[in-house]
Amino acid sequence: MPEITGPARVRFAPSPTGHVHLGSARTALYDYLLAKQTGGQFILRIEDTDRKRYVEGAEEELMTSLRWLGIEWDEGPDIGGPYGPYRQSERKDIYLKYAQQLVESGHAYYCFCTPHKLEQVHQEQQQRKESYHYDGTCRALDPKEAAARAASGEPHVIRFKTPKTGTTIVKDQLRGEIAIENSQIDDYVLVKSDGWALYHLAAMVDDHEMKITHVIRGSEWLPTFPLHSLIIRAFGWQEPTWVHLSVFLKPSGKGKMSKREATDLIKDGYSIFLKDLEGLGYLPEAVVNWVALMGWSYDGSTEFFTMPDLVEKFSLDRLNPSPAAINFTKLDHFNGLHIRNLDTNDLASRLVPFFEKEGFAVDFDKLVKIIPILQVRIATLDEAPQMAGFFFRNKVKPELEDLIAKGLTATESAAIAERCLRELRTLDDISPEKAEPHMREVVEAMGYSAGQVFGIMRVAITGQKVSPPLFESMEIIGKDTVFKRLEKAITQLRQAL
RNA sequence: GCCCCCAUCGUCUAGCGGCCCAGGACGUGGCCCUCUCAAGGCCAAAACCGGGAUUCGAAUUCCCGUGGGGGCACCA
Repeated sequence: MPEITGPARVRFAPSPTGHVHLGSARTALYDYLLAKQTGGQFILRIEDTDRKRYVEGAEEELMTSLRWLGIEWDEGPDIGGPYGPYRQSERKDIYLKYAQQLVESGHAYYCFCTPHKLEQVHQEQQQRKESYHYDGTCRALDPKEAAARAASGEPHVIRFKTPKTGTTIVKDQLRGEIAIENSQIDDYVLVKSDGWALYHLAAMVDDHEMKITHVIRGSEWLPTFPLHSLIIRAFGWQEPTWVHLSVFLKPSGKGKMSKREATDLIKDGYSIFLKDLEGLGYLPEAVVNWVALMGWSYDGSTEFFTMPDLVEKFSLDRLNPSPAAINFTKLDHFNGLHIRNLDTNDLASRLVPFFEKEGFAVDFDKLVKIIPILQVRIATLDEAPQMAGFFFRNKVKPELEDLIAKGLTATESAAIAERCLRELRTLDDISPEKAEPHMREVVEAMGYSAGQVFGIMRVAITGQKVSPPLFESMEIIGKDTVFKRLEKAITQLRQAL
C-alpha cells in the first residue's frame, strides 16, 4: 500500500433518494475498511441539496442498513463531529461563500440565461447533431456589470468557467492518468437560481472542509472527474486520492439492473436492496464478504473473510476496474459459510424471528438443541422453518404416499412401522447412542434396507421426506411424541388398506 | 451523435514478459461418504474478444478494430 502514509479520512456521501443498494453498500464498505485500517475516520455525509428528490425516511433507512452491515461512522448527521454539519442542506451558505470566491477570482461567472433560452439552444444543437453544452453567452459578460445585475436580484446561476483550451490530466488510483480536452468540459452550473449548490461544487467544498483524503465513488463520476479536479485547482486546494469503482451489472452481465428488474428479483428470493436482505435470510457477515469480493481480491484464492479480516487485509491496489455482474448464487454460498461459522446461541437467536414469522412458538432451549443438526442444512435463515418446523408442531401430517417406502406396499410399511415402534418401546431411552445401533439390528433382521425403514420412520415422525438426521431428531422431539406420531402413522396406513 | 472507462472459464477473479498448453471460487456433471437432505472429500468439462506491432519470448507492453459499460441536467 504505497500511497497510504497516514490515517485516512474517508466519506460515504449518499443522497437520501431511495433504498441502499449493493453498489452503495460496497462503496461504504471500502470507505469504512480504508478508514479503520489506517486508524482514520469514516464519515457519513448526506447529500440532500436537491430538495425535490428528497425521500421521507430514506436517511433513517440508510443508517439502519449501514449499521446492519456492521458499518459505524465516526462523524455523521446523527452523531455530529468536528466538521459538521454533515447534511448538505444545512450548509447552503458555506457553498455560496465559496462560489462567490470563485466568481471573484475569475473562475466562475454569473449566468442569466433562462431555462427557456437554454432549452432552445439545446434543441438547435441537437438538430445540428452537436453535443449538449452551454453556448457561453454570459461568459462574455463584463464581471462588474454581471455582479451588479446579480446584486439587484435578477435571477441567475453561477457557472464554472472551464478553460477553453488545453488538456486536463487527472489521476485515478485504479486506472492511472486520464486526459481530457478542456473543450469537452462544459461550463457546468455550480449554484442554481434558487441559491442551492450542485454536487460539483458542494462535494468538492465539503471534501476540502472535512479534510477528506480519499474519495471512493462510483464510475458514473468518471466523466465529470476532470471538472471536479479543475474546481479544486481553481481554489488552490490539495486533491484527495481518487478511486472510481466499477458499476455492478445484472446477473446476465448485460447492463445495469433496471428498477423493474430489481423489484422482480425478490420473487426469486434475492434483492439488491439492503433492507430486503435481512428478511430474506441473509447474514450481514455474508453480504459483507460477498460484496467485498466483487471488485476486490486478496490473493486470488482466499475467499472467506470476516469484517476484522477485511479491515486488516483490504487494499486499494487490489481493486479491479472492470464492471462486475452480480452473482446471487455465490451469495447463497457465502451465507452458508457464515451460518456454519456462527456459534450455537448466536444462530439460534437469529433464527427465532424466522420461526415466529411462520407462526411457530419457539422454545429457545429446544432450538439450541436443534442447531447442531440444522446448521449445515440451511443456506439462508428463512429455510429453517420448513426444515425444522416439525420440532415445534404439536402434530405432523404425513402424506400417505410418503409413508409407503419405495418398492413396498402399505401393508408392509405398516408392519415395519409397528415393529419399529415395538422395538423403540423396549429401550430405556431413545438417544442416538442407544436407538440407532438397535434399530440397525432390527433393519438387518427384517431384511429391508436402512433407507426403507428409516424413511418410513422419518416421514411418520417429522412429516417430511427431507429432514435433519432421524435419531438425533427423535431424541429432541422426545419419546412420547415419537411414539404418538408412529402410532398415528400406523393407523393412517391401516386405514388406507 | 460526442466524451470517458473496461475486456481471462457461464459468473466473481488470480496473473503485473519467461514459473501459464493459464490458478482459485460459485455454479454444472460424476464418484466417495450416507437413514433423507445438506455439509465434507476427490475428479471432470469450462476462458486469455480479433488483428497488427515491440521482443529471443506476450494473457501480461503499444496501436487499430470489435464488444460491453458509463456519462452528456439549474439530479446525485
